[in-house]
Amino acid sequence: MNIGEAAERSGLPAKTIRYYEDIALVVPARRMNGYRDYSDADVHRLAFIHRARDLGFGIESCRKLLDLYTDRARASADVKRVARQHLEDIELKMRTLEGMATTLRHLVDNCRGDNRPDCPIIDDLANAAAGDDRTTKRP
Amino acid sequence: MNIGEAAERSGLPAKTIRYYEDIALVVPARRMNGYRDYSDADVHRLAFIHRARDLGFGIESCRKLLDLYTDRARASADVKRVARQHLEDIELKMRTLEGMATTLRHLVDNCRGDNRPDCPIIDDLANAAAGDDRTTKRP
DNA sequence: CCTTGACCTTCCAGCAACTGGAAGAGCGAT
DNA sequence: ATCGCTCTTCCAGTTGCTGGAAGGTCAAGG
Repeated sequence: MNIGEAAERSGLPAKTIRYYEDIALVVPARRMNGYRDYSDADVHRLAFIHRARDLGFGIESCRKLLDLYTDRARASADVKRVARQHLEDIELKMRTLEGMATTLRHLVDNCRGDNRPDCPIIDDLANAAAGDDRTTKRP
Repeated sequence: MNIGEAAERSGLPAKTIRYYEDIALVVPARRMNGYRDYSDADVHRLAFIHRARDLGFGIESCRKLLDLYTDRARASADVKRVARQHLEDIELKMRTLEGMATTLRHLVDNCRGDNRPDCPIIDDLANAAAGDDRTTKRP
């Protein structure tokens, strides 16, 4: 099938599917006229990647998972390792964001938000120059 | 002062400080020899940005905040709007990550992680092709 | 006076994962 | 033959830096 139908069936934009070919994730056959020709198996792989991306896996993890998916002799331990590592990454990101959100909520709650200039948010940012030690760290 | 000292005092890498000049965030004076010459005020602005970045503000928000910081006639409402919008963005990201984490935790907990091939994680990804409706959405 | 080494300069490339757009074929229907 | 849609390739841009190459500057030591 053409890329348009593969896009519809996998739920991915055609642009993205072409990109996945560029990086050798899913490489379809070609017709005589140069058009890409996707098999059902290709679409399956695309949908697999789509789901993995929705779960936040990076492209290289998707590649790894796709390899494991294809490998009938895989060990589930290998899959689990990839997933657990990713879960840890996500949890770290969440903690980072949580720290930012806590600080921001505090600052926003204490800002009057009227037409006067004094503002605890600006003060916080400005006083960082003084070498204050605050909470949030970047990812 | 030279960029090295500005880097030390602001806590930002020299590379980053040069980049901030490229995008016209903090533009220092120049000496006769072509070296950048940072004033205390420049360093203050750099530290301000450093803190804002740590709180997750994007570069354009930093620019806006810096403008407001400089503007003695600012309305704290303007600052608050920027901060609240950013807070909402962060909260949205957190909800997205939370959804991913919940699914992943469930899958990881149910995977034996031994040397056999059957694995609920792979199954989940593979069955996405069947048009299952699952929870997590991408950011 | 010359060299060494630490600094400074510019520019170019690359990361992740696409996304948009331009220019040009192919294809089915009218 | 022409319309309109899909397909092709390639190039550029997004975000916020980071690394590296090639070369200039400067203070100190021999």
